[in-house]
Amino acid sequence: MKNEILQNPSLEESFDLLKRDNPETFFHNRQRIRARSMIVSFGYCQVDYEGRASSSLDFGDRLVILKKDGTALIHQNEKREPVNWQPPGSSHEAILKVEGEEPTDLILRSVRSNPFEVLDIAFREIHLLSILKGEDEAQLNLSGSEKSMGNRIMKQPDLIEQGFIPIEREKKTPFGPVDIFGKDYEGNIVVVELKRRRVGPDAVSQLKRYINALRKEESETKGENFRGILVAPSITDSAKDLLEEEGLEFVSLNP
Amino acid sequence: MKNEILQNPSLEESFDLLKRDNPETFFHNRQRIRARSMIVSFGYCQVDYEGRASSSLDFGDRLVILKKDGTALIHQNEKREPVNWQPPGSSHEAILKVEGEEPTDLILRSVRSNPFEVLDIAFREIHLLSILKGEDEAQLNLSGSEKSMGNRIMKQPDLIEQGFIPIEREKKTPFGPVDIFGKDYEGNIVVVELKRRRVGPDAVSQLKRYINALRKEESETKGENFRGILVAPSITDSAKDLLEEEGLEFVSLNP
DNA sequence: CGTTCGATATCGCCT
DNA sequence: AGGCGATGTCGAACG
Repeated sequence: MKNEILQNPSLEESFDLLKRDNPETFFHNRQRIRARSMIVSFGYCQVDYEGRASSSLDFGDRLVILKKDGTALIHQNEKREPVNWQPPGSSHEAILKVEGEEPTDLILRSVRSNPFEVLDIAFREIHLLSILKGEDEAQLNLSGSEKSMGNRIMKQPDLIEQGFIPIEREKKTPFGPVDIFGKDYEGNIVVVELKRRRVGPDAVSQLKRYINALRKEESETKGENFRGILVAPSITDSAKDLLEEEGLEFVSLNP
Repeated sequence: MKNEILQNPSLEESFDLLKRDNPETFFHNRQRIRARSMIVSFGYCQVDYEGRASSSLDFGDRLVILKKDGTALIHQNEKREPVNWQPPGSSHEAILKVEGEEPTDLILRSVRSNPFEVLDIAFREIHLLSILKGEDEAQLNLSGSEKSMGNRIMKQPDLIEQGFIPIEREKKTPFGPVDIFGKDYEGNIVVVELKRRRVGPDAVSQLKRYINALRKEESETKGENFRGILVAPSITDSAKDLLEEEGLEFVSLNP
């Protein structure tokens, strides 16, 4: 249960550490990797991905992370997103390429089975290799999402308008659940779509789809009137135009 | 230009390393951080985020990455996504909290100015602290995206249908650019929307919005006929229903 | 499994 | 800076 940290190890030393940390060896130069917690490496490498799309990344120094759930991440020194990755459930192995007597590359290979995709990270030099074995049972506690907007409206329906009566949360339609389904003070059916941030035309289309689906479902029995209300902090101009064209309404509400 | 790597440093040693690596000190116990390439740390910490939403994460061992562009990432031992983060452009500092004589916490604070959001990472123990200074000029070369589908169709228009004539790529509408705008063998106007993966109802709505916008723009001058074609590897059932209702068409094409 | 949609989405392009 | 759409989007909830 001790972390292993190597500074500027040779490719062979790196391979041996990965080998020592895991009993299942494929061949003398191929080693399955199962991280206990995380394996973190920083080194000079080249990256190739082949799958639904394909990509290549020329040599450079970057950070590679292998997680215990099979996630693989490659981070350059900018941006929030990994330049290449493999999602959870992938399997990892290390391959030591030898030319004559000398190891030339240490390849970390990550394979995803469905869809079949392969990620190859070929190291020429390794500046840092660490096998980290910490404990982490904690789970994130998040508030301020769309769900909490809905909770607030259910508790205080006149945030939408005076006399609004919510009936059903997440009411099912063929195109997905309506956020809040209710009636206004006159008895008209009201479909509410919530967004936690400024909305564009896509949200208007989404609301329209729900209304059309419900209208088709219910209007055959009774001749009800339908209103659609988009609830968000703000709305773009083009979305406002579309909204008015479609006879829908907007209510401003912060998350 | 040498990497600095500490294994199981004290909070004070960690703070001193960060201090040594950067000349601008705010106070004796507050230190601005500007990573040359990346700062990578693994330790026992608690995380709080307050901004558009807010979150808290109880103590556990996790990986923290600070990048030179101001990105901050916190990774647990599962999933592709960071549990907390700050996007590029944020500013980082280290704060050593002292109770009596003893340091109790090393806080890495990341602040984003617009919108104003603060991320606090409070370390109790540090298992690994590394200041990494590699070089990476390489850029990702990706193929197989939506753009390449468009290129293929422009070169070989009958992938859409016999006699299709593309006229304009990315033609502007008030709701965004139409992927391919053209005519069929009868002279009807054709609006093509490309998707590199299986499409749902949102793509149908998107295509319909474009057609409506173009129809409004052009039909006043001439009485043209409009066709909308969704091009993707496949389509979901509900999207197919919606598509037929709207009088639109589907062509299957792999990316 | 597939479908659908939210996200502290991020990112890039264009106006 | 804001609008808009793509992403190898990811992730969760539900059928």
